[in-house]
Amino acid sequence: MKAGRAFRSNRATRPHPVLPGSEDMPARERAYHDLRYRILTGRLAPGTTLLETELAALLSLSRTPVREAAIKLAEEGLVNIRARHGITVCDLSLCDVAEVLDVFSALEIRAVALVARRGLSHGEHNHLSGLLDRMERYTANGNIVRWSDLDDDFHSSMVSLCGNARLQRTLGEYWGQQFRARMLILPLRPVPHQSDKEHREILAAVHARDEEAARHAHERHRARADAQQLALLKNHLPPGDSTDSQEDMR
Amino acid sequence: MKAGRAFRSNRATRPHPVLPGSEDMPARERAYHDLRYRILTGRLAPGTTLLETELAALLSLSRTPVREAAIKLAEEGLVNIRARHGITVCDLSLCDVAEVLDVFSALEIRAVALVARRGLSHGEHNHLSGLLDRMERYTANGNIVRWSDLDDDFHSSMVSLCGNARLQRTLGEYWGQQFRARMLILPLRPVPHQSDKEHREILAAVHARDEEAARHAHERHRARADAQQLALLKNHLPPGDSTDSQEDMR
DNA sequence: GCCAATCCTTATGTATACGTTATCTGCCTT
DNA sequence: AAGGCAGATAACGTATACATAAGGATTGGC
Repeated sequence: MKAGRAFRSNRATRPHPVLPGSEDMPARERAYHDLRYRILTGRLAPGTTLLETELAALLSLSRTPVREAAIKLAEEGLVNIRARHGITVCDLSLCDVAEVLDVFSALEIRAVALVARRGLSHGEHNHLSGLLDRMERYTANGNIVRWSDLDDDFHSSMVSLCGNARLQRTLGEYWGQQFRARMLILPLRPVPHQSDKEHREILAAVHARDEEAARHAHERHRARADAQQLALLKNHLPPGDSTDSQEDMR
Repeated sequence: MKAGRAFRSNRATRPHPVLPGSEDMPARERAYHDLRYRILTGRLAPGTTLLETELAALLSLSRTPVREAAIKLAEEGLVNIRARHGITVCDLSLCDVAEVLDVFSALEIRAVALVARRGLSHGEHNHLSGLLDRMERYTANGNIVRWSDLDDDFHSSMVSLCGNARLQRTLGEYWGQQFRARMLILPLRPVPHQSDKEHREILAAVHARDEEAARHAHERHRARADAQQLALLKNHLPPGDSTDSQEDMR
């Protein structure tokens, strides 16, 4: 069924932490990926405001594809479009991150439950288990940056096996916002012994096809990890009463 | 069809089962709402294919706003855009509905848990309780159509109290697809005594601010109701291996 | 008679032009 | 001096024009 390709299709949930190389895609997608990349890597800092015309000039395109890209980024919560005031890169408030994590975790928990229901092939289990091996080595070395990369890979790989394309797609839409928050606290993160332990529990439950156990394991993992992340952010972010999300407000 | 305007911001989760009256909104939004309305009410039947130009003519607009509306509808899973082949109204396969319900219920369960955490004001509880009263009367009368309207109202009203704007927004994006499935099985639906009972349990748990109980009550409700819905649809829909969703496939 | 290649048609993607409206500024009035 | 109104500027929303490429059809060759 799903043997070979299986993972790797993290693209669905993990759309471009790096820019693949400005391939030959339609201009609208180039604009979208380019801007997204610049925002996620901080090269377009939160608060930066640009007009459609300026963005178009920046990307050497006309307003039409840039506009469509901006709309998509706004729907993902990365920028805020205010008519006649330009397109502003959202700065994440604590409140925003809490909202994002709430949605993200609810969906991810469901995804893990689905994977448990469907079961893992031998290769899939090996891949995930291998990721955890490497993460544990990084934990031992105290290399949080590399660990974090693999953590994301583990979560994304798991989700990519859930078999629900819509679920993957929506998780992908939230991935960017979650990624930004994750990057912010990266240097503050304690050594993730507890996460390593929880990941093993999750994988074991999924491998055993115990849907209930998998759901609970992942639920606990996300609840704890999200709470920790919010606690770390609390000292480094404005509380923000749902900052410049996108809707109304004026 | 839709009775008494509900009360307030159901708009977030319940975007336009009826057309508000072609208000003076930007053309792009008019196009979006108009097309969405036509699809949800079946006036644009599944399988219908129109070119951008034809849609533009249909709505007396130029291609630009129609195109943006079509993209948004495609992201919601209501139409499928195939370059040079036109914009096709998706027909829901059983597989699609299963995916939608999976995402929808995961999010709704989380929303109900949030409402339980935050608690209900006196007025809010009264409103929800009043809805259940009226639903139970319709159940007694066997008026499934009216009951279904209020059921939607109950779920949407509950969600609108969760306090997480992103959660509401994403639920709203899935609402259309879920609505179409709901309409399909409306005439097949048995008298919903069980749902009425479960709704009372959910409201009681939320009112008692018992987050765990609320989550479990809603989880059971959705699991049972979704399974029933899928069972009813099974005889009336093609199984469909993820029909014309939108990605790849050419 | 069937298959393939080329040409034509046309839908889309992108660029640009145009009109409307909002914001900002400056001046006038109170 | 302060506030309001009016006018100008320009950004956005929409319309349209243009170029590219894909699909289909027709014709010719095997």
